[in-house]
Amino acid sequence: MKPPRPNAYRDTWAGSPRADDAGRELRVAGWVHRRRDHGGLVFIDLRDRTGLLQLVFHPESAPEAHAVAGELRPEDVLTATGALSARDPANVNPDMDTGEVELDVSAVEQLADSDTPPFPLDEDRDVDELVRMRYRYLDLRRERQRDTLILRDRVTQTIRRSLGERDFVEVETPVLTRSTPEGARDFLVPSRQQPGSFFALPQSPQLFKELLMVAGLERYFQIARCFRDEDPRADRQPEFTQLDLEMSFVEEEDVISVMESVLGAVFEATGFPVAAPPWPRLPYDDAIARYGIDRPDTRFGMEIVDLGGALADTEFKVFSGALGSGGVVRGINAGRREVARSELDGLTELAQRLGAKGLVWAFVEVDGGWRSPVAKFLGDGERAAMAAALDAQPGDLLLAVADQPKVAAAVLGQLRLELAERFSLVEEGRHDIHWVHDFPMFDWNEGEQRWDPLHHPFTAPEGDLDDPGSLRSRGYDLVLDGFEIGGGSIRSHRLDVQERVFELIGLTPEQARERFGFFLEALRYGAPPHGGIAMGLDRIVSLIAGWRTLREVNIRESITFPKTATGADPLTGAPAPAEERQLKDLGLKVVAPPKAPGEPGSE
RNA sequence: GGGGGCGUAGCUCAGUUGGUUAGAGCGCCGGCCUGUCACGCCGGAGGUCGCGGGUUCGAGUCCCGUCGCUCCCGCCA
Repeated sequence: MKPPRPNAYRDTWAGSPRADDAGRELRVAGWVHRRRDHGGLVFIDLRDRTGLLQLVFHPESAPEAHAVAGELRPEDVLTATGALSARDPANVNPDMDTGEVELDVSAVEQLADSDTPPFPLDEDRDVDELVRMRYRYLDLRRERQRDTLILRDRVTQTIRRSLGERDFVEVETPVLTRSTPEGARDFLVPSRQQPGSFFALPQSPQLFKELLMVAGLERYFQIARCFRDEDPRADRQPEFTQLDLEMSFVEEEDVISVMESVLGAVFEATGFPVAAPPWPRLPYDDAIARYGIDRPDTRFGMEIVDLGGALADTEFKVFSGALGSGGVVRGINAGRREVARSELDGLTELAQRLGAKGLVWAFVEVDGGWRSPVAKFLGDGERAAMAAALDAQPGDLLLAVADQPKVAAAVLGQLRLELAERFSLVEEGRHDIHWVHDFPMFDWNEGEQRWDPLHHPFTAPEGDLDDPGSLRSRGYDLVLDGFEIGGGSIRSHRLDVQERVFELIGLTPEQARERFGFFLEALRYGAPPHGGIAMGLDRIVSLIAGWRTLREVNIRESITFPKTATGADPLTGAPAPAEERQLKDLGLKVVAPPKAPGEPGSE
């Protein structure tokens, strides 16, 4: 950081003095991080955003300052003036950036007094999240939390610079708007001027950015707040931020190339160790076949293998039954693992919870025989063929599922992740990023008897519009370490195609017009071919900052003032009941009275 | 909406089979201490065991309800 403009409070950042600065007269300001009072000498570690500096108070040379120092407590605010001195070599603290120097304070002024903080700010230890959120302004004084916000700024600055260089225009779109088509529940805002009508907060700026393409803006981006009224998770908050962009007259390659440049620059600027672009691409069908999931973690092997060929003539009913009814038999080689019977039962339960009828397990023995409940139902040749397909060595644990393709993929995909977690298969510090593309356009929804879009309904389809099941979409997702960090597509810019898609997902023309009429109308006025992408900014920042476990990203850590798992903000107390007068203005009547904490029977 | 875990001092946690006065570390307060840097030493204060009810001679501990936090499913790209 550049030095601050000298004023009555400071002329130097606490974290900046070095041995070269010894002898300079300096003034610093900040918070008492820690105090070490020897009765005679007093040491105070002064903290500001840039770091820590040791202040020394001598009773003889500066008795007044020394007296003040004796009264200072953690988190008090002060300004101090003194001479910077090089520490005696024996007193150098190699763990501190400023550990070779200290400030011999000649004058100090206490600027504010602090209550004792409700949790320690001087160490990186776990504190109940409710307490941290309630005192988030104190939580953010902690180094790792503060650095996460600074990292976030670094990420957004890099994005803005990078997109600016590529002629993108940053545009704001409305927050008070209509329901958008992402499928989640909307947050509603009642209208006072039109009682009984409601704004919806946007789940994404999707339609607005497409309108900007119709408007001829060519290249748009926005770092946009989005809202979804669904139950939060570690990686889901009711409000979150997307890097949203859209381009005209482009194909998939154009959008992918821009995103690779921008994110590549972000990773470089933040020192995140992932390969430089271009990034590998994985067709959706391959992802499902090999990893059982559309956002595979490719940092470890254990790929799923189809065993249908090895079992073509099997008489084992579990396998032949599945193969004979449109199903598959697939397996993974879990490797040479010590797995107790009880653990195998646990894995079987996991498989069943995911919809499988069961899980076949087998340990390969030295003579090629199997220790497995199903060994006796399989011929020597079948076992050998399965082992060969799975590249099995003696000692390996093989797991197989016989079921419909979707179930087999889902089960083996989750088992793969479960085993990776259990046996720490991912190397520390290893990261992998890749695109997943060539998605099916629709997924048949048996319950509702309609096609559901895998992306959103504005994604352009490819193929025969009269054969929805065969349609591919022009969408693409970006996957980092098994987490989806973004997704986008080339859009439908032709009205007839868009209307046909609405029809396929079960919207009547009337419903389509009612909800998206303004958008469909815009497509009548010369909409250019266009496409774009939206990236989950909170997720990206959290992943770079390392706020994660193998299976989950905690985006709360990269959000300045996050909400709890019940969607509340413990700091401000939001949401809160409205005043009677406000409700009257809005023409609203609250039917369910708000819950009174601790009061039984109040629902 | 459903299921699991948790809730004991300001913080992090222990608390046996239901038993008499509920503990530890850190923090806080006071005293001592001139080279510490997680300073050290001595002393002290601090508890509605989330809340309500029940069982019991007796409940932090068992039961029911409820509130809150959290994770998972549903939901959600």
